[in-house]
Amino acid sequence: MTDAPRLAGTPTLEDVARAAGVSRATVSRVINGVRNVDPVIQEAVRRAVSLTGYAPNRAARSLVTRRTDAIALVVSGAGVDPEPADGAPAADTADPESGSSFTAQVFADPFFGRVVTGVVNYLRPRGMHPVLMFAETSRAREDVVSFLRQGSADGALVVSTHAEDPLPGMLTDAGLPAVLYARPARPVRISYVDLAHQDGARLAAEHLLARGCRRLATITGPLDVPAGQDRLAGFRDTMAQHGHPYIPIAEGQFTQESGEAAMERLLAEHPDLDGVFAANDLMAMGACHVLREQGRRVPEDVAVIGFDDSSAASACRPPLTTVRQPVEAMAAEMARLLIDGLSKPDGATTSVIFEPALVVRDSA
Amino acid sequence: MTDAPRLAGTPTLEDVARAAGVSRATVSRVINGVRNVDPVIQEAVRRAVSLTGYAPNRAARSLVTRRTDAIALVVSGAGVDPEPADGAPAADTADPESGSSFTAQVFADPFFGRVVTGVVNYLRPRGMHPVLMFAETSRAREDVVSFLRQGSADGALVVSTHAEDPLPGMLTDAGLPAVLYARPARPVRISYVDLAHQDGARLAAEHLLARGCRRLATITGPLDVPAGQDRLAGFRDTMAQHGHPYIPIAEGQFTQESGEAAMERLLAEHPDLDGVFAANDLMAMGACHVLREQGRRVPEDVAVIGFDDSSAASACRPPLTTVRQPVEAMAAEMARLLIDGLSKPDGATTSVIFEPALVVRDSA
DNA sequence: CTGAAAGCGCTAACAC
DNA sequence: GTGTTAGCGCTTTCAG
Repeated sequence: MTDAPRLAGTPTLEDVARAAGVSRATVSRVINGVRNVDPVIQEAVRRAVSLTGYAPNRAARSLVTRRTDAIALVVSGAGVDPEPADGAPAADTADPESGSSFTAQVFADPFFGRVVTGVVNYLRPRGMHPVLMFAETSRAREDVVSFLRQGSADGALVVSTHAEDPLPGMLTDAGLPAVLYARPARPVRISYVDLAHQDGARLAAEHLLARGCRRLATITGPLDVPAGQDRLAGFRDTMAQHGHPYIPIAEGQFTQESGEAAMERLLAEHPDLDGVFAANDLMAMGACHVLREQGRRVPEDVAVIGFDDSSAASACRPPLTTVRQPVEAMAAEMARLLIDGLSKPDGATTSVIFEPALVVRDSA
Repeated sequence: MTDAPRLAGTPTLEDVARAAGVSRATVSRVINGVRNVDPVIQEAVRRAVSLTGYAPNRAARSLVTRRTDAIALVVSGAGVDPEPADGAPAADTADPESGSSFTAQVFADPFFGRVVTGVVNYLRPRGMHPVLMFAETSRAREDVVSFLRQGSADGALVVSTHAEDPLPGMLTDAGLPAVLYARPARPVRISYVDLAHQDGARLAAEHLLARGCRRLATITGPLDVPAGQDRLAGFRDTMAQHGHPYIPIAEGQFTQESGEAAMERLLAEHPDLDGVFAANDLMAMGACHVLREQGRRVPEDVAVIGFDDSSAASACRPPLTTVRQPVEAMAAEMARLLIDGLSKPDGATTSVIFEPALVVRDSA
């Protein structure tokens, strides 16, 4: 305390080593928990660490280990490019309202929060962290790729919200480690986790039939994405097997508004229906609203069943009967696949499919 | 192409320099846009860059610049510690359901998505990225501090959800750059952005009065946080000024469920009320549900006004009249304060207060 | 305007 | 079991 040299900035390994009377290598070993270090020295080092207030420099470590312990959590969008014509200067002053529709929309669906929860729960105990990225324009996609190429993150976890998303292909082409949430619309050699959507839709169909509904309809998700297609196929197939070869459908976009519009169309053409399967909870909520506005009771007059079991499902009135998608577990598995894959020689891809479950509440 | 040496891994500055026939320093200059480089050479370097497919290594750069271009976006919670007793091994297998209540809850409120939107809009054009962190336990808070101390991020943007949050103090004590969303419950020397909550509550009060409501009540937010206190104070003061010194209140927790419960309590004690100010939209929605269930029409029998103007406000039935909080702009400003502060000598703190605005829809 | 050289702080062989 | 040493890839004085 008397003649401790005024350290320039934050203490380094060197400072700790000096304080403990050992070499940098030894300090490094105890900090990284490498065995073969005398317990007595370990203790001395630990004391020196807390004495100096040492914190390892992540950049220096990354430089040699080639690991950052960060992963990119990217929400990827459509292929459309609402950017200004080429040559325009990069927008510097971020207009807080415009250009934000994508991110705003992403979080409007409780789905994404569940993905984050699952990912963080897996990453955190491992000392890793997610960097949030949105890839809704080609520019943004390039950013994701260069972010990873610069070694800013060890790999990417991508949740794609639209079909024809070029990002998964870009990632594999660049040889970057990545795992998707949901099978890509176009085949790409990449690992992913997904849900057995058709099984879920079957569960919904059978429940509706079992409770006595006979004039059924479905509000589908966007039909260009596998989840939308599969949920429709599963519902239709099951209905056909039970003697209902023709089922009225109205396509939605997984948003509450689109669910309302779809329900209105359905009701206009089929005023007598008594059961509706919506391909997600948000649309099911929209359907319930419209139904009530038009004087139908849910579930007495029309039964409604959703999909996902999002937080909105239990919160809304009436609480939604729905098909549960274990999003948190799927997201954690996605993280696991990525992390495990980092240590293995690249090339192999793995996919894990989860099974849905019916959750019966009040709407059907 | 004939005798190009097989490059071990990804190309480095050295490789580009060789390909362009210049020194590393020169390549570095053109890549970083430092002036004083011959245009001809610049062009040659650029060609070499794309020829080699070079991408600068972020860790190496950070090591010398002491900047990561990453910022921690942390959602901070209460001071409670639901951790196992000391000595228990760190939970390695992340249970996807448990321990997730905090993150799940965070995203249930559309508020957080708006914060992310604002932050990302500001960061992105500047080549910076947010690392998502949750600080709901003391362990998690320590992690945030060490993350920053290791230089993994240049600073922190913190959104605190509860009073008595020790994180802001920990950050300033450690001399780490940080900016808060909302004034801390206890005074801490730190920059923040906030809303003029009292003005917002006044807007709500005056609107209710103007539409003829005379038997008013309010569902408050948690009364240990400034936002909850201020919205109540603003409402009460305005009411008092207009001859309503006594206003029934019921405390909520900013969640829909708590709003429902509060509304039930209010109705039980004051069955004749004709206007309710809820301190946020989620609670206002809960109130509307309860009101309708009990046979009251909104707004004919009871007018309801919310706060925030979250996405839920316009989506719900009836669409909510509410007080708009410009969350995206506030979040962007928070990011700006942090980034600007990084280059300045530390010490100075700045706070920016935003003004709310009334948004009239159908519920009042 | 460009090149040479000195590190940034850490890990990982490799000796002892 | 511990120390020595050589870089990881980049930026940045400092000469020229």
